[in-house]
Amino acid sequence: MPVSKSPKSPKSPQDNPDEANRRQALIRASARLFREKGYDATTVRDIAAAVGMRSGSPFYHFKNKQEILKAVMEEGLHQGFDRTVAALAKATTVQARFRALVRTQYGILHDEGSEFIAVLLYDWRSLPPEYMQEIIRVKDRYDALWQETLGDMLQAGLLGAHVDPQQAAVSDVKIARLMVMGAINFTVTWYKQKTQPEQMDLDALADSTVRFFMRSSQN
Amino acid sequence: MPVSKSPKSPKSPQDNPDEANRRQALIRASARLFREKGYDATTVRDIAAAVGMRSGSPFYHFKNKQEILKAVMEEGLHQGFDRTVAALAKATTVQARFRALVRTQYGILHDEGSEFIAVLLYDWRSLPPEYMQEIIRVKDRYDALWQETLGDMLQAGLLGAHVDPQQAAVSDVKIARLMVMGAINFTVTWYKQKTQPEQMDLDALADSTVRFFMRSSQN
DNA sequence: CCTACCGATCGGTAGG
DNA sequence: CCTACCGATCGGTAGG
Repeated sequence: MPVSKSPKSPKSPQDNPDEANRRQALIRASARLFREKGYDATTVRDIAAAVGMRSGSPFYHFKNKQEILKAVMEEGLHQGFDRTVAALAKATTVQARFRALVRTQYGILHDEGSEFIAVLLYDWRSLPPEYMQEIIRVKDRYDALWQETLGDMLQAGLLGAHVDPQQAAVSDVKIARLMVMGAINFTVTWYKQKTQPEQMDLDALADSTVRFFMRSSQN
Repeated sequence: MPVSKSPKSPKSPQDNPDEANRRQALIRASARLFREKGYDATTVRDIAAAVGMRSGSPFYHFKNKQEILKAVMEEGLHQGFDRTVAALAKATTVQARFRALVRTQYGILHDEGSEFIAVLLYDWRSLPPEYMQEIIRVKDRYDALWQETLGDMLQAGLLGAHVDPQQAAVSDVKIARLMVMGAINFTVTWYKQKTQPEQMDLDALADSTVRFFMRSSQN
Protein backbone atom coordinates (compact mmCIF):
# COMPACT_ATOMS: atom_id res chain seq x y z
CA MET A 1 0.00 0.00 0.00
CA PRO A 2 1.65 3.20 -1.23
CA VAL A 3 1.88 6.20 1.02
CA SER A 4 -0.47 9.07 0.18
CA LYS A 5 1.35 11.81 -1.67
CA SER A 6 -0.62 14.77 -0.36
CA PRO A 7 0.63 15.93 3.06
CA LYS A 8 -2.46 15.76 5.20
CA SER A 9 -1.29 14.26 8.47
CA PRO A 10 0.79 16.58 10.68
CA LYS A 11 1.06 13.91 13.36
CA SER A 12 4.71 13.05 12.86
CA PRO A 13 6.72 15.78 11.17
CA GLN A 14 9.51 13.33 10.39
CA ASP A 15 7.23 11.25 8.17
CA ASN A 16 7.13 13.68 5.30
CA PRO A 17 10.45 15.21 4.31
CA ASP A 18 8.74 18.24 2.74
CA GLU A 19 6.85 18.95 5.90
CA ALA A 20 9.98 18.55 7.98
CA ASN A 21 11.72 21.04 5.73
CA ARG A 22 8.97 23.61 6.07
CA ARG A 23 9.00 23.11 9.80
CA GLN A 24 12.73 23.66 9.90
CA ALA A 25 12.38 26.78 7.79
CA LEU A 26 9.86 28.13 10.27
CA ILE A 27 12.18 27.41 13.18
CA ARG A 28 15.11 29.12 11.51
CA ALA A 29 13.10 32.17 10.49
CA SER A 30 11.58 32.41 13.95
CA ALA A 31 14.98 32.25 15.58
CA ARG A 32 16.20 35.12 13.47
CA LEU A 33 13.14 37.24 14.21
CA PHE A 34 13.05 36.41 17.91
CA ARG A 35 16.71 37.25 18.22
CA GLU A 36 16.17 40.57 16.49
CA LYS A 37 12.96 41.82 18.04
CA GLY A 38 12.20 39.49 20.88
CA TYR A 39 9.57 36.77 21.15
CA ASP A 40 6.67 38.99 22.16
CA ALA A 41 7.40 41.64 19.57
CA THR A 42 7.51 39.03 16.82
CA THR A 43 4.21 38.26 15.17
CA VAL A 44 3.09 34.93 13.81
CA ARG A 45 2.41 36.95 10.68
CA ASP A 46 6.06 38.04 10.64
CA ILE A 47 7.14 34.44 10.85
CA ALA A 48 4.75 33.31 8.15
CA ALA A 49 5.83 36.11 5.82
CA ALA A 50 9.49 35.26 6.36
CA VAL A 51 8.96 31.82 4.83
CA GLY A 52 6.35 32.88 2.29
CA MET A 53 3.30 31.56 4.05
CA ARG A 54 -0.02 33.20 4.94
CA SER A 55 -0.69 34.21 8.49
CA GLY A 56 -2.60 31.14 9.59
CA SER A 57 -0.36 28.52 8.08
CA PRO A 58 2.34 28.22 10.75
CA PHE A 59 -0.37 26.63 12.90
CA TYR A 60 -0.42 23.71 10.52
CA HIS A 61 3.11 22.96 11.75
CA PHE A 62 2.88 24.13 15.36
CA LYS A 63 0.06 24.01 17.87
CA ASN A 64 0.70 27.59 18.94
CA LYS A 65 3.32 30.31 19.08
CA GLN A 66 4.84 29.00 22.28
CA GLU A 67 5.58 25.67 20.62
CA ILE A 68 7.65 27.55 18.08
CA LEU A 69 9.67 29.15 20.84
CA LYS A 70 10.22 25.78 22.44
CA ALA A 71 11.32 24.30 19.13
CA VAL A 72 13.79 27.14 18.61
CA MET A 73 15.34 26.55 22.01
CA GLU A 74 15.53 22.80 21.54
CA GLU A 75 17.16 23.25 18.18
CA GLY A 76 19.69 25.56 19.78
CA LEU A 77 20.58 23.18 22.57
CA HIS A 78 20.95 20.22 20.25
CA GLN A 79 23.07 22.12 17.76
CA GLY A 80 25.08 23.62 20.58
CA PHE A 81 25.64 20.28 22.23
CA ASP A 82 26.75 18.65 19.01
CA ARG A 83 29.08 21.47 18.06
CA THR A 84 30.62 21.50 21.51
CA VAL A 85 31.16 17.75 21.61
CA ALA A 86 32.74 17.86 18.17
CA ALA A 87 35.06 20.69 19.18
CA LEU A 88 36.10 18.94 22.37
CA ALA A 89 36.87 15.74 20.50
CA LYS A 90 39.62 17.49 18.56
CA ALA A 91 41.30 18.93 21.65
CA THR A 92 43.89 16.94 23.54
CA THR A 93 45.12 19.12 26.42
CA VAL A 94 43.00 20.85 29.06
CA GLN A 95 44.02 24.19 27.70
CA ALA A 96 42.98 23.20 24.21
CA ARG A 97 39.64 21.97 25.51
CA PHE A 98 39.09 25.29 27.23
CA ARG A 99 39.93 27.20 24.08
CA ALA A 100 37.59 24.96 22.14
CA LEU A 101 34.75 25.56 24.56
CA VAL A 102 35.16 29.31 24.46
CA ARG A 103 35.52 29.59 20.70
CA THR A 104 32.65 27.25 20.03
CA GLN A 105 30.33 29.07 22.40
CA TYR A 106 31.05 32.33 20.62
CA GLY A 107 30.19 30.69 17.33
CA ILE A 108 26.99 29.29 18.78
CA LEU A 109 26.00 32.74 19.99
CA HIS A 110 27.08 34.89 17.07
CA ASP A 111 27.43 32.90 13.87
CA GLU A 112 24.97 33.83 11.18
CA GLY A 113 22.06 31.43 11.21
CA SER A 114 22.86 30.46 14.77
CA GLU A 115 20.42 32.59 16.73
CA PHE A 116 18.81 29.79 18.72
CA ILE A 117 20.78 29.98 21.95
CA ALA A 118 20.64 33.76 21.99
CA VAL A 119 16.86 33.41 21.88
CA LEU A 120 17.02 30.99 24.78
CA LEU A 121 19.03 33.48 26.79
CA TYR A 122 16.85 36.44 25.89
CA ASP A 123 13.37 34.98 25.97
CA TRP A 124 13.57 32.35 28.65
CA ARG A 125 10.81 34.10 30.59
CA SER A 126 8.42 33.71 27.67
CA LEU A 127 8.70 29.94 27.70
CA PRO A 128 5.65 28.32 29.33
CA PRO A 129 6.70 26.84 32.68
CA GLU A 130 5.56 23.36 31.64
CA TYR A 131 8.23 23.37 28.91
CA MET A 132 11.00 24.67 31.12
CA GLN A 133 11.77 21.39 32.85
CA GLU A 134 12.30 19.66 29.54
CA ILE A 135 14.64 22.36 28.25
CA ILE A 136 16.53 22.52 31.53
CA ARG A 137 17.27 18.82 31.29
CA VAL A 138 19.00 19.27 27.94
CA LYS A 139 20.73 22.40 29.18
CA ASP A 140 22.17 20.47 32.12
CA ARG A 141 23.91 18.01 29.82
CA TYR A 142 25.26 20.99 27.94
CA ASP A 143 26.60 22.64 31.09
CA ALA A 144 28.19 19.35 32.15
CA LEU A 145 30.53 19.58 29.19
CA TRP A 146 31.89 22.81 30.63
CA GLN A 147 31.86 21.71 34.21
CA GLU A 148 34.25 18.84 33.50
CA THR A 149 36.89 20.87 31.69
CA LEU A 150 36.65 23.77 34.12
CA GLY A 151 37.08 21.37 37.01
CA ASP A 152 40.28 20.05 35.46
CA MET A 153 41.46 23.61 34.91
CA LEU A 154 40.84 24.58 38.50
CA GLN A 155 42.64 21.53 39.84
CA ALA A 156 45.59 22.32 37.61
CA GLY A 157 45.54 25.94 38.81
CA LEU A 158 44.95 27.13 35.28
CA LEU A 159 41.71 29.01 35.73
CA GLY A 160 40.88 32.31 37.35
CA ALA A 161 42.99 34.58 39.42
CA HIS A 162 44.17 32.82 42.52
CA VAL A 163 42.17 29.75 43.34
CA ASP A 164 44.25 27.38 45.37
CA PRO A 165 44.13 24.03 43.57
CA GLN A 166 44.49 22.21 46.89
CA GLN A 167 41.18 23.42 48.23
CA ALA A 168 39.13 23.64 45.09
CA ALA A 169 35.60 22.84 46.15
CA VAL A 170 32.67 21.71 44.07
CA SER A 171 31.03 25.09 44.46
CA ASP A 172 34.16 26.72 43.04
CA VAL A 173 33.72 24.81 39.81
CA LYS A 174 30.13 25.85 39.60
CA ILE A 175 30.95 29.49 40.31
CA ALA A 176 33.77 29.35 37.79
CA ARG A 177 31.40 28.00 35.17
CA LEU A 178 28.77 30.60 35.92
CA MET A 179 31.33 33.40 35.72
CA VAL A 180 33.02 32.23 32.53
CA MET A 181 29.83 31.26 30.72
CA GLY A 182 28.14 34.38 32.04
CA ALA A 183 30.85 36.60 30.62
CA ILE A 184 30.64 34.86 27.28
CA ASN A 185 26.86 34.63 27.12
CA PHE A 186 26.51 38.27 28.05
CA THR A 187 28.20 39.18 24.79
CA VAL A 188 24.81 38.66 23.13
CA THR A 189 23.90 42.07 24.55
CA TRP A 190 26.81 44.02 23.11
CA TYR A 191 28.78 42.11 20.49
CA LYS A 192 27.92 43.02 16.92
CA GLN A 193 29.69 41.36 14.05
CA LYS A 194 30.57 42.83 10.65
CA THR A 195 29.79 46.41 11.56
CA GLN A 196 33.16 48.15 11.38
CA PRO A 197 36.37 46.85 9.85
CA GLU A 198 38.23 47.34 13.14
CA GLN A 199 35.55 45.30 14.89
CA MET A 200 36.97 42.36 16.75
CA ASP A 201 36.06 39.13 15.04
CA LEU A 202 35.08 36.02 16.93
CA ASP A 203 38.58 34.59 16.85
CA ALA A 204 40.01 37.71 18.44
CA LEU A 205 37.24 37.85 20.99
CA ALA A 206 37.81 34.23 21.90
CA ASP A 207 41.56 34.83 22.22
CA SER A 208 41.03 37.79 24.51
CA THR A 209 38.59 35.83 26.59
CA VAL A 210 40.90 32.86 26.97
CA ARG A 211 43.79 35.16 27.84
CA PHE A 212 41.74 36.86 30.49
CA PHE A 213 40.54 33.70 32.19
CA MET A 214 43.28 31.16 31.61
CA ARG A 215 46.58 31.13 33.37
CA SER A 216 49.55 30.62 31.12
CA SER A 217 51.92 27.79 32.04
CA GLN A 218 54.97 29.94 32.66
CA ASN A 219 53.13 31.92 35.29
CA MET B 1 -1.13 84.98 43.62
CA PRO B 2 -1.54 81.56 45.26
CA VAL B 3 -0.83 78.43 43.34
CA SER B 4 -3.85 76.40 42.31
CA LYS B 5 -4.38 73.42 44.57
CA SER B 6 -5.88 71.04 42.04
CA PRO B 7 -3.18 69.25 39.99
CA LYS B 8 -4.10 70.06 36.43
CA SER B 9 -0.84 70.83 34.70
CA PRO B 10 1.34 67.80 33.94
CA LYS B 11 3.94 69.96 32.24
CA SER B 12 6.60 69.75 34.93
CA PRO B 13 6.28 66.73 37.18
CA GLN B 14 8.62 68.31 39.71
CA ASP B 15 6.24 71.17 40.33
CA ASN B 16 3.70 69.20 42.25
CA PRO B 17 5.08 66.84 44.89
CA ASP B 18 1.97 64.66 44.78
CA GLU B 19 2.29 64.21 41.06
CA ALA B 20 5.97 63.45 41.36
CA ASN B 21 5.13 60.79 43.94
CA ARG B 22 2.55 59.14 41.72
CA ARG B 23 4.99 59.21 38.87
CA GLN B 24 7.65 57.57 41.00
CA ALA B 25 5.16 54.94 42.12
CA LEU B 26 4.42 54.15 38.49
CA ILE B 27 8.11 53.83 37.70
CA ARG B 28 8.73 51.51 40.62
CA ALA B 29 5.73 49.32 39.86
CA SER B 30 6.64 49.19 36.20
CA ALA B 31 10.20 48.16 37.01
CA ARG B 32 8.93 45.28 39.12
CA LEU B 33 6.50 44.13 36.45
CA PHE B 34 8.95 44.55 33.55
CA ARG B 35 11.57 42.62 35.47
CA GLU B 36 9.12 39.81 36.15
CA LYS B 37 7.34 39.43 32.84
CA GLY B 38 9.23 41.58 30.40
CA TYR B 39 8.25 44.90 28.86
CA ASP B 40 6.08 43.54 26.07
CA ALA B 41 4.26 41.10 28.28
CA THR B 42 3.42 43.82 30.78
CA THR B 43 0.22 45.71 30.14
CA VAL B 44 -0.42 49.35 30.87
CA ARG B 45 -3.44 47.97 32.70
CA ASP B 46 -1.10 45.85 34.84
CA ILE B 47 0.91 48.90 35.74
CA ALA B 48 -2.15 50.99 36.50
CA ALA B 49 -3.62 48.25 38.68
CA ALA B 50 -0.35 47.90 40.58
CA VAL B 51 -0.64 51.47 41.84
CA GLY B 52 -4.43 51.54 42.14
CA MET B 53 -5.21 53.48 39.03
CA ARG B 54 -7.59 52.85 36.13
CA SER B 55 -6.24 51.71 32.82
CA GLY B 56 -6.05 55.09 31.11
CA SER B 57 -4.53 57.05 33.96
CA PRO B 58 -0.83 56.26 33.52
CA PHE B 59 -1.05 58.34 30.35
CA TYR B 60 -1.66 61.39 32.50
CA HIS B 61 1.91 60.92 33.76
CA PHE B 62 3.59 59.49 30.67
CA LYS B 63 3.08 60.18 27.00
CA ASN B 64 3.14 56.50 26.17
CA LYS B 65 4.33 53.11 27.36
CA GLN B 66 7.79 53.56 25.91
CA GLU B 67 8.32 56.67 28.01
CA ILE B 68 7.73 54.54 31.07
CA LEU B 69 10.43 52.12 29.97
CA LYS B 70 12.81 54.98 29.39
CA ALA B 71 12.04 56.42 32.82
CA VAL B 72 12.69 53.04 34.44
CA MET B 73 16.07 52.76 32.76
CA GLU B 74 17.05 56.32 33.65
CA GLU B 75 16.06 55.77 37.24
CA GLY B 76 18.20 52.65 37.30
CA LEU B 77 21.27 54.34 35.88
CA HIS B 78 21.02 57.28 38.25
CA GLN B 79 20.48 55.11 41.29
CA GLY B 80 23.23 52.79 40.15
CA PHE B 81 25.64 55.60 39.54
CA ASP B 82 24.98 57.18 42.93
CA ARG B 83 25.27 53.91 44.81
CA THR B 84 28.50 53.06 43.02
CA VAL B 85 30.07 56.44 43.66
CA ALA B 86 29.11 56.24 47.32
CA ALA B 87 30.57 52.75 47.65
CA LEU B 88 33.81 53.74 45.95
CA ALA B 89 34.18 56.76 48.22
CA LYS B 90 34.50 54.49 51.23
CA ALA B 91 37.17 52.29 49.67
CA THR B 92 40.84 53.23 49.98
CA THR B 93 42.82 50.48 48.23
CA VAL B 94 42.37 49.21 44.68
CA GLN B 95 41.30 45.88 46.02
CA ALA B 96 38.70 47.49 48.24
CA ARG B 97 37.41 49.51 45.32
CA PHE B 98 37.05 46.33 43.27
CA ARG B 99 35.18 44.61 46.09
CA ALA B 100 32.95 47.63 46.41
CA LEU B 101 32.17 47.67 42.70
CA VAL B 102 31.28 43.99 42.64
CA ARG B 103 29.16 44.00 45.79
CA THR B 104 27.35 47.17 44.80
CA GLN B 105 26.55 45.87 41.35
CA TYR B 106 25.02 42.74 42.85
CA GLY B 107 22.87 44.91 45.07
CA ILE B 108 21.83 47.03 42.12
CA LEU B 109 20.82 43.93 40.21
CA HIS B 110 19.18 41.87 42.94
CA ASP B 111 18.07 44.00 45.88
CA GLU B 112 14.35 44.14 46.38
CA GLY B 113 12.95 47.29 44.84
CA SER B 114 16.01 47.58 42.63
CA GLU B 115 14.78 46.10 39.39
CA PHE B 116 15.64 49.01 37.13
CA ILE B 117 19.00 47.91 35.79
CA ALA B 118 17.80 44.37 35.27
CA VAL B 119 15.07 45.83 33.08
CA LEU B 120 17.66 47.79 31.15
CA LEU B 121 19.62 44.60 30.54
CA TYR B 122 16.58 42.54 29.62
CA ASP B 123 14.52 44.95 27.58
CA TRP B 124 17.08 47.11 25.87
CA ARG B 125 15.73 46.06 22.48
CA SER B 126 12.31 47.46 23.35
CA LEU B 127 13.63 50.95 23.90
CA PRO B 128 12.89 53.21 20.93
CA PRO B 129 16.14 53.96 19.09
CA GLU B 130 15.72 57.71 19.59
CA TYR B 131 16.01 57.19 23.35
CA MET B 132 19.01 54.90 23.17
CA GLN B 133 21.60 57.62 22.61
CA GLU B 134 20.49 59.42 25.73
CA ILE B 135 20.60 56.31 27.88
CA ILE B 136 23.95 55.24 26.45
CA ARG B 137 25.46 58.54 27.48
CA VAL B 138 24.54 57.95 31.11
CA LYS B 139 25.64 54.35 30.87
CA ASP B 140 29.06 55.43 29.64
CA ARG B 141 29.66 57.49 32.77
CA TYR B 142 28.62 54.46 34.76
CA ASP B 143 31.03 52.18 32.92
CA ALA B 144 33.82 54.71 33.39
CA LEU B 145 33.67 54.11 37.13
CA TRP B 146 34.58 50.50 36.49
CA GLN B 147 37.07 51.17 33.78
CA GLU B 148 39.24 53.26 36.10
CA THR B 149 39.47 50.73 38.90
CA LEU B 150 39.92 47.80 36.54
CA GLY B 151 42.71 49.65 34.78
CA ASP B 152 44.49 50.12 38.08
CA MET B 153 43.97 46.45 38.87
CA LEU B 154 45.44 45.34 35.56
CA GLN B 155 48.48 47.56 35.92
CA ALA B 156 49.05 46.17 39.38
CA GLY B 157 48.68 42.63 38.06
CA LEU B 158 45.73 42.04 40.33
CA LEU B 159 43.07 41.17 37.81
CA GLY B 160 42.47 38.10 35.69
CA ALA B 161 44.60 35.10 35.10
CA HIS B 162 47.91 36.08 33.56
CA VAL B 163 47.85 39.52 32.02
CA ASP B 164 51.32 40.96 31.95
CA PRO B 165 51.13 44.36 33.64
CA GLN B 166 53.96 45.65 31.43
CA GLN B 167 51.99 45.35 28.24
CA ALA B 168 48.47 46.03 29.43
CA ALA B 169 46.76 47.74 26.53
CA VAL B 170 43.65 49.90 26.51
CA SER B 171 41.68 47.13 24.86
CA ASP B 172 42.65 44.81 27.71
CA VAL B 173 40.91 47.09 30.18
CA LYS B 174 37.84 47.18 28.04
CA ILE B 175 37.81 43.43 27.61
CA ALA B 176 38.37 42.98 31.31
CA ARG B 177 35.44 45.23 32.08
CA LEU B 178 33.20 43.47 29.62
CA MET B 179 34.13 40.07 31.04
CA VAL B 180 33.76 41.01 34.69
CA MET B 181 30.61 43.07 34.29
CA GLY B 182 29.24 40.48 31.89
CA ALA B 183 29.70 37.71 34.41
CA ILE B 184 28.02 39.78 37.11
CA ASN B 185 25.23 41.13 34.94
CA PHE B 186 24.46 37.68 33.60
CA THR B 187 23.43 36.65 37.10
CA VAL B 188 20.09 38.33 36.40
CA THR B 189 19.27 35.23 34.37
CA TRP B 190 19.94 32.67 37.07
CA TYR B 191 20.36 34.15 40.53
CA LYS B 192 17.28 33.94 42.70
CA GLN B 193 17.32 35.26 46.21
CA LYS B 194 15.42 33.98 49.25
CA THR B 195 14.35 30.72 47.67
CA GLN B 196 16.19 28.09 49.67
CA PRO B 197 18.02 28.53 52.98
CA GLU B 198 21.23 27.17 51.48
CA GLN B 199 20.96 29.71 48.71
CA MET B 200 24.02 31.89 48.44
CA ASP B 201 23.26 35.40 49.58
CA LEU B 202 24.63 38.43 47.79
CA ASP B 203 27.59 38.76 50.17
CA ALA B 204 28.68 35.21 49.47
CA LEU B 205 28.14 35.63 45.75
CA ALA B 206 30.21 38.81 45.75
CA ASP B 207 32.96 37.09 47.73
CA SER B 208 33.11 34.19 45.30
CA THR B 209 33.16 36.56 42.38
CA VAL B 210 35.97 38.65 43.80
CA ARG B 211 37.93 35.53 44.66
CA PHE B 212 37.55 34.25 41.13
CA PHE B 213 38.64 37.43 39.38
CA MET B 214 41.07 39.09 41.77
CA ARG B 215 44.58 37.96 42.41
CA SER B 216 45.55 37.81 46.04
CA SER B 217 48.69 39.69 47.04
CA GLN B 218 50.65 36.65 48.17
CA ASN B 219 50.31 35.08 44.76
C1' DC C 1 -7.18 60.98 37.59
C1' DC C 2 -11.86 58.42 35.98
C1' DT C 3 -15.36 57.04 32.43
C1' DA C 4 -16.16 55.34 28.28
C1' DC C 5 -14.53 54.16 24.32
C1' DC C 6 -12.05 53.16 19.73
C1' DG C 7 -9.03 51.43 16.14
C1' DA C 8 -5.61 48.22 15.37
C1' DT C 9 -3.46 44.12 15.98
C1' DC C 10 -2.81 39.57 17.29
C1' DG C 11 -3.10 34.53 18.19
C1' DG C 12 -5.72 31.20 16.66
C1' DT C 13 -9.55 28.41 14.06
C1' DA C 14 -12.99 26.35 10.63
C1' DG C 15 -13.44 24.50 6.44
C1' DG C 16 -11.73 23.39 2.36
C1' DC D 1 -1.29 25.21 3.22
C1' DC D 2 -4.91 29.18 1.87
C1' DT D 3 -9.24 31.92 2.67
C1' DA D 4 -11.86 34.18 5.63
C1' DC D 5 -12.71 35.23 9.85
C1' DC D 6 -13.38 35.97 15.08
C1' DG D 7 -12.83 37.08 19.93
C1' DA D 8 -9.84 39.19 22.95
C1' DT D 9 -6.66 42.37 24.20
C1' DC D 10 -4.04 46.35 24.03
C1' DG D 11 -2.17 51.13 23.69
C1' DG D 12 -4.05 55.24 23.64
C1' DT D 13 -7.63 59.28 23.66
C1' DA D 14 -11.61 62.61 24.50
C1' DG D 15 -13.93 64.93 27.70
C1' DG D 16 -14.78 65.94 32.06
